[in-house]
Amino acid sequence: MVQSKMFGEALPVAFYERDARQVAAELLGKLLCRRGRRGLTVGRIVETEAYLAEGDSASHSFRGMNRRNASMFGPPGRAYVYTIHARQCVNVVTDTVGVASAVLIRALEPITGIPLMQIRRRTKNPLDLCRGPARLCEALDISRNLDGWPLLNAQRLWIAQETTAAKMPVAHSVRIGVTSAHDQPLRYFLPDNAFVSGPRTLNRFRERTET
DNA sequence: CTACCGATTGACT
DNA sequence: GTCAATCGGTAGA
Repeated sequence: MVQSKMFGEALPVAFYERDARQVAAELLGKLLCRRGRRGLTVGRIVETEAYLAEGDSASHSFRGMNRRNASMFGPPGRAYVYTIHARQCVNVVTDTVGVASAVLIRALEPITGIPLMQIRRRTKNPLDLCRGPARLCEALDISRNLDGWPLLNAQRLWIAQETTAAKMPVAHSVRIGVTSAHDQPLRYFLPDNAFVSGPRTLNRFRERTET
């Protein structure tokens, strides 16, 4: 297919069958791809957060399975889409079945289908299209319909390697917006990237690792 | 059934 | 920087 050649194959399930923290760090720089009736939209992942199965009171899985979070308990390599404040946010499910961990995608750098994103978001400013977990879902038309959707084929929703993938620095900080478990640096982002969300203070004082 | 609240956003000072 | 609108989902009566 033309599109899968342009953006590479969908990442294999083995990519997701690991600790959420490792997946969160390595998702940076990958391409989140969404094809719908109105066209193709693609963004480069620049910010993620890990939500763990054990000892993480900020995770939706912390109090067990329910109808909303069931995807977190299912197989890895699928989407977990949830609703909050009348908006949607997308995660990728990680680790193995029953280990209810996931990685929230918090921001993208718009790559493909920017005019369509501008229509969906009702703004032209590139910085406002995909900066924030609910904004990127609106730009890519990701809704609860896609909850549980497998990301393993280049069909509706998938993640691909960048064709020119290079080593890049990864910064981390505490997670944004959570009201508990503020002790672990489970947020990962590309430093100095304008499309990263969050307050400047979090993005300025950071630890770095190379990936 | 109702009450509450949040892994947010956009408008505003 | 601050703050209120937002409404689906969950919990509890």
